[in-house]
Amino acid sequence: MTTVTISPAAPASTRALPVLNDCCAPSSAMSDDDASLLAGMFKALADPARVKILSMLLNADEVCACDFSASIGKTAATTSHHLKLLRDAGLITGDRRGTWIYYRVIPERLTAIRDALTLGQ
Amino acid sequence: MTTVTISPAAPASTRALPVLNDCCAPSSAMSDDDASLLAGMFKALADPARVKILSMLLNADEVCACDFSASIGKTAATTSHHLKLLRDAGLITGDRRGTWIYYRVIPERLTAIRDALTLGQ
DNA sequence: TCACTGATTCGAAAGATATCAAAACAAACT
DNA sequence: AGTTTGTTTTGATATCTTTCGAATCAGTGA
Repeated sequence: MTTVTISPAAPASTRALPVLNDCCAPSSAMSDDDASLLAGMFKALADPARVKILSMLLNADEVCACDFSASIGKTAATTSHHLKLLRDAGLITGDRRGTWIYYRVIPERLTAIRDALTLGQ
Repeated sequence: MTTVTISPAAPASTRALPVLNDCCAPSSAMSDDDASLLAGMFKALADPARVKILSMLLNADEVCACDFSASIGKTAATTSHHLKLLRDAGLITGDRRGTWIYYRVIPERLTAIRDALTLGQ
């Protein structure tokens, strides 16, 4: 739902390019899809519990799911919910080995976020 | 509110360090304060409108506030709300020059986020 | 098959967020 | 002063999120 409003502009003779405002040259935002994708990844990290989970995974290349609950001070149900959000965002992955499930980060996705935050393209 | 639960452990003779579970060595999360601070910055970016605003600021070193509303397809009131959240998170800054307010990113804060997402400390 | 333990899903309550219309505020110009 | 334009604040509402107890699913081993 991208709408464009037309503001009163300066006389055409005073400018070389078509502009919408007097204040500055027009600048466009990224696509809706790209913005939603990126926002989704940030949303996955927008909670202290999930930041803690990620930090544990960044410091040890593999962490047992059974470890998170005590470390972040939340119930198993809540912890599982947060792990699912991180999984759905593609930031972490877990594989079951016998009784326990071991989680690790997906480095490529973290790189994608870092790149999006880098100045000058 | 960090709680620690004690699970039945393996025989002491089979391990060198005290552990809480059978599955793996204990690993601790970052402090509540650090996690909340980081989560707050991610939360500031956890919306497509705010991601678009940031991308505009990353591609042009300065953007007039009057430009955001049309580019992200939201009313002026909503746009102002999003700009405030980004300002409160310390990610952007705006200064009034006459009629218009010009916004720019605060590069140091973006660097802080990138660093937090970097593997191996 | 049954019990046990780890992990996930379901359902509900409390809290936070996004959105916009309307009102208020701020600077510039008449 | 009064008007115009850009920006923010104030409600109000609809939606999303967090959280946990209870129920369920998934392996292990008696």
